[in-house]
Amino acid sequence: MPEAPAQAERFGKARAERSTALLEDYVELIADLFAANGEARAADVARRQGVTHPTALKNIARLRREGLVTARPYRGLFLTDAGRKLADAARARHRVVVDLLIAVGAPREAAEADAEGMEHHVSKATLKAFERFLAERRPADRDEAPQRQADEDESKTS
Amino acid sequence: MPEAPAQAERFGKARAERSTALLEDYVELIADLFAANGEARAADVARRQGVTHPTALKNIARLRREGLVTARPYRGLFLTDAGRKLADAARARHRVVVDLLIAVGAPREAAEADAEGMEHHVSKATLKAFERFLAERRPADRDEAPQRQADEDESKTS
DNA sequence: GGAAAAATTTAGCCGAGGCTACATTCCTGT
DNA sequence: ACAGGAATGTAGCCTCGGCTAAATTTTTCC
Ligand SMILES: [Mn+2]
Ligand SMILES: [Mn+2]
Ligand SMILES: [Mn+2]
Ligand SMILES: [Mn+2]
Repeated sequence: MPEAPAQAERFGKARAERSTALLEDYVELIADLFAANGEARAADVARRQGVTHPTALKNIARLRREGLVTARPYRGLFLTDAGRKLADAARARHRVVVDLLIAVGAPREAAEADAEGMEHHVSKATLKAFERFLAERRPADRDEAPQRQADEDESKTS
Repeated sequence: MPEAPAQAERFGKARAERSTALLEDYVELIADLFAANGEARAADVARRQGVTHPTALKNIARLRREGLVTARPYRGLFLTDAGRKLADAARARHRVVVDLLIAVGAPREAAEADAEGMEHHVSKATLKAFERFLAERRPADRDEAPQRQADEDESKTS
């Protein structure tokens, strides 16, 4: 067992990350919707999050309080500079995490699903390690070329 | 962007895992305390979680409601069969996640810290992939830092 | 044996993040 | 042009997981 203070610090870090996970997912999603549709509507956020629209609105109200999003009544959502910055960082980290999971052999769909939760707990140091690992394994490769194979059918994906 | 229903499912999975993360960490911790001290006290759980003792008590009440823990008033905590089973699985998965992070190059302390949050989002399929990856790399990887952790240490923590 | 200390439990308070029900405002199709 | 439907907003409820303060029980130690 780790020393008690070190362990408490780790648990505290995980708790803090849990509280920012929603912010990160929302700004990332809003940025994606904006890029894809030219606008980001609360109803779209709710549908893609899989929550009711009052829940999405309440969470968006929190994003506004934290200065990540602006919105005028009955209009779409807009990211502030801080929101865009956070969205870009979240999106880049998200992609690295997915790529790493696939690189070590996770099935693609499991990688996509697990990354959605894992990403929020990846520190800068670990993210750097992931990038280095990917750079070594896949030198300047871009498209899909699944050579390393672990492909098996598992309907049980949780 | 992924299809809306698929994305909603991933977010929903992450939300569900967030709600079981606390259960897993608590039973794992209680099992470790029991193994190390011969008993698990609520005060120890609180200190190692880095929360106040009423908070720990309230969460332990939830563990009891969910049939993972039993406790007699003013006495220590005991895992039920279900609790022990969950603790064993959580501990095993935790170790695999830490080992994998280190294997891909994360600094040891970052790996230990990040794993505390990440572990709860690792699906069975991904865990299997981690184990395969480690099994392939373990025999060859022998250059630094003797990592083979013996089972338990008894570092008198009270 | 009894007082002091420590551990445990109870009783609130709070914010985050879910939900339903209902009200309001836009927008679209006829 | 306007009626109906979709989107948006408000109100109120819930659980979870933090906290402090205070009461109770157990343990320790003189
Ligand atoms: Mn993401
Ligand atoms: Mn996410
Ligand atoms: Mn753990
Ligand atoms: Mn954990």
